[in-house]
Amino acid sequence: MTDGTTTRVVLVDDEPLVRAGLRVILDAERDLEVVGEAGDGAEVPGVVARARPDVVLMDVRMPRVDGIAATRALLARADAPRVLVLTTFENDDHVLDALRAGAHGFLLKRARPEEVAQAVRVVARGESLLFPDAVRRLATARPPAGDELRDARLTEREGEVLRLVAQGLSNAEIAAELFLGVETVRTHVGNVLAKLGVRDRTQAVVRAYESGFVRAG
Amino acid sequence: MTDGTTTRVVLVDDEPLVRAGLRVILDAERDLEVVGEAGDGAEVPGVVARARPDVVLMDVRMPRVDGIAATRALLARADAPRVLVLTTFENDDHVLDALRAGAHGFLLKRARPEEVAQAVRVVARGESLLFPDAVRRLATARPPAGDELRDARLTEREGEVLRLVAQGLSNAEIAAELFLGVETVRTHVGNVLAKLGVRDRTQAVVRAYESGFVRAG
DNA sequence: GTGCGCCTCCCCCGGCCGGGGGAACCGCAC
DNA sequence: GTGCGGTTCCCCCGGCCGGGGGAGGCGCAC
Repeated sequence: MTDGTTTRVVLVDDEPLVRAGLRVILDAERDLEVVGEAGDGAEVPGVVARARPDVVLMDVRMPRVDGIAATRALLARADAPRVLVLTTFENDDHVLDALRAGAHGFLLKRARPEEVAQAVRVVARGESLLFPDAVRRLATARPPAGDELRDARLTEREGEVLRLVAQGLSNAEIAAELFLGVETVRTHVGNVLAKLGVRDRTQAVVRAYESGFVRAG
Repeated sequence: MTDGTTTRVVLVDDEPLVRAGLRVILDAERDLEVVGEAGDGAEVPGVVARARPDVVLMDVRMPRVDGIAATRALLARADAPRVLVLTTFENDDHVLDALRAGAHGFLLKRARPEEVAQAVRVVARGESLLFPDAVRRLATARPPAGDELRDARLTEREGEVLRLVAQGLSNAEIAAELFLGVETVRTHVGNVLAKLGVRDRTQAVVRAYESGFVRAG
């Protein structure tokens, strides 16, 4: 990505098995390349300095220095890579902390291989991969520390489409509703799924409700 | 259905076009037969007396005598048919009124042909086709008038499955979670969709949230 | 004992969905 | 002007899903 063709990735996780799995997944992609690993937040600065990754896949819970602290340290520097945080639960309190620390995205550990690769690409593109609720809480709770606005999130059209998806409409119905081609709706839905880090429209609906993007009642 | 092979249906709607559409849809099914029509709630008793249907498909908004009143009158008799109410909006206040009047099920007017036929079958089987929220409100608000309990709704297993569907799990994942075969999950999901009167799992999730069956946060 | 409801699993099939590409247009910013 | 993000539409494809059947087991109620 730095050179326009390959996205360089560094893996940070205290479990060697997890790192190995991620490596297999990512190296299988033509456009992705794992250029380094760290098993601890404390090792991160050194590894990143040597490997110069575009994206750091960062676990949260780690011995010694956790992912939050490591993220904060990493992003303090000028040419910092983008940080994609690995979490087990999306409602994890750490998510908010990680956001404040400047993380650019979140990925659930139960994500499927394609989702992992996709998430890395999204983040590498400079977009954020966020759960709307995290963003909203951040915005309403207290203005973000000092880092640049990670606006990203959903475009107007994408939000519109998500809203209809969250009403149970099919792509064809959404297309009719918005006077669009089904292919266009398909594209938007695909982007929404990618940005939300979910697999299918069903999960998108779940997230839409859980995030307050749409409200029950 | 009365004779074990064919379900006799009477259509009640003030719009001839709607009746015609429903007739085409239902008559296309081997096991369903439209045996009468009424364009007004006032005509219902006579038509039903002559046609002796198993199921009455009843519109709510009609001139003179509306669907609610017609339903109430119909169910006062001993050998009353089962009543499937047609509504435009699921949150319609009429839904609750119709429930109190003794309606056995609800069908959205935007339902697809297969859904219509399926809903008729469900109701004809003696099951209820309800939105969980309607049932709950009824239960919490004030005990149903005096008609027999239309318990129906979801079985324990079905509720369990719906809960997992509403977490964004695929059938395969649900199967793994519950130690079941994918086919079994498929069956349960199918039953849930039918009972909820929805088309797909996405809509089931929407209803699960809207009904409070699952709660956001 | 005979049902009936529920749960379980099976087969076939058509359709929608999601992922991989790509391409074109537009407006805005640099 | 060049670039880029957003929007729109296109093709191909594999997979999950939902609908149509059916069947067997099990427990409970009549």
